[in-house]
Amino acid sequence: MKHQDLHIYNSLTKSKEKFTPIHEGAIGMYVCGPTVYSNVHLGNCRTFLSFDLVFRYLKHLGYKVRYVRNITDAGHLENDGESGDDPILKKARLEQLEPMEVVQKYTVDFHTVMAKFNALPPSIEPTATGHIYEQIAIIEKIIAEGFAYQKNGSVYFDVMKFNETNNYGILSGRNLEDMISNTRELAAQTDKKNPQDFALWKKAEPQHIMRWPSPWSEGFPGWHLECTAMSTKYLGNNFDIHGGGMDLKFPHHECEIAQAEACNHTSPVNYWMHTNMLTLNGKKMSKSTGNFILPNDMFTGENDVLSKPFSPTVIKFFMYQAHYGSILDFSSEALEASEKGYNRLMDAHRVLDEAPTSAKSSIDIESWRNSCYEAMNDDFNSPILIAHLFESVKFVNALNEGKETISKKDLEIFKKTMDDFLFDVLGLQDNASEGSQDSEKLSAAIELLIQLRNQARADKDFAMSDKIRDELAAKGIQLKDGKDGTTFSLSSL
RNA sequence: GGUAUCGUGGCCGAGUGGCUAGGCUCAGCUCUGCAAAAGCUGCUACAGCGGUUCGAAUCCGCUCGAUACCUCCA
Repeated sequence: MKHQDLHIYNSLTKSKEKFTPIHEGAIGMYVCGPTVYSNVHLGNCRTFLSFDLVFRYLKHLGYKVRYVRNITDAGHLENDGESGDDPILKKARLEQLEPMEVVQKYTVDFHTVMAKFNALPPSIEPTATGHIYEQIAIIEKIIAEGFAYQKNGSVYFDVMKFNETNNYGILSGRNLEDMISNTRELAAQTDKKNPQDFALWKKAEPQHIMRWPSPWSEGFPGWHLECTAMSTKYLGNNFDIHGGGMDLKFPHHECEIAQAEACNHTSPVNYWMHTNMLTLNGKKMSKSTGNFILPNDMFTGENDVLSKPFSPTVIKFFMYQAHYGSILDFSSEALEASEKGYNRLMDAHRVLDEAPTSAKSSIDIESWRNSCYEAMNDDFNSPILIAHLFESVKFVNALNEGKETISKKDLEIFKKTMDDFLFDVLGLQDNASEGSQDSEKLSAAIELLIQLRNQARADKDFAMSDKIRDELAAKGIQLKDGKDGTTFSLSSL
């Protein structure tokens, strides 16, 4: 399944470009992972689910993909009680936790949540604290290249110097002169030559818990350095795709480019991809403002925002109905609409197996299939893909009503394409078809009630038949009278 | 203030010069003991103003509005 006409919107050039990997058939992709000092919220998840789609589709096309996504587990914790803004930090202090206990707790939470969303784990998931040595080596190289200076045990990147020979701001469309003239309040960062300079190494204050020895001081690495260290270590000095949330574009990714160019004299990344924000009430979901919702609270329904619980796969389907590059606003109404559409799609997929075949096809399955690929090849346009998948619902119904015909061979292609896109590429799950022993017993019991009700209907004992139907409905079991008999579905109420 | 993105029908959300996006809602119909479910059909919008063009939601300009970044956040 090698399709060569994939196009990706490159944030660096602000245009859609034909994707050509550095090494034919193999792709290196780096995505900035979470800072594990609190639970991942749904906005964080959107980014990782967007890149899960990218990862899955690239693999589906037959590429060998090395997907590296880091865990940021260093440098943020302080023990001084001055900042007081981070409730997790407060909690860690309150419960006398080691910083690494906090890290462990939220790393586990992150993995658990992503597994519920059926996201594939990355190929490599390196941690910042596991790569202190590599980070120090990069700082030494940047100093040797003349793009960094040390002051009082800390090391800073010299943005002005870098800008003389390179272009600082190339990614985010900023230019240094403007930034300097628009500098805000002069903070008490007296160690820096310029406010635009950023720390590569920071000397630890006495109260700072996480600290490592270095040639300059006992301290900790700068915020932006870990990604440069780990991406180049596992993917090389120049690799294919670097992704992350839009909010990391500046300064984080800008600084990554500067560090890598200062160090390796080459642009580190060919295609920059930025996913847009998930908003709640029109505002970005954000840990610091408290405007967010936690995935688990959505699954259970225990929240003030939504009318009912939603399954992880429905939430994912909802997200994929918008393009990753667009802001997506989150609401109960929009989710309910997606859930209904999702159920209709899955219902159609389930009856696809029983579709009657004919000698000839009246529908053009091949061109439908191609349009699915065209959608994904156009910058991973999942909303268009899903629109095409909904066409399959009409196909299936028309086949079952005898209005259209399909050959055995085409039906196989049809089924394969649906399975490929629904489950391999989108990574959805069919909630209803997860049969356990309990649900089989439940089915048997309900089948019996259906028989009793149909007998009552045949006897025109509608009081009895309606009682069975209504009382089951009250328990969240809905009976559906179709042409070929009665089926049922479980709703979450 | 600077940088960037965006403003699409009742709602969500694609589309970047001419061709019905799609989903949900709603209405009508089919089916049904009734209802639900399911299916079919229908509902033609692009913030405002000007410009370019045979033709603009789509390109250009201006106005208004929204969001993000410029400080840790996906």
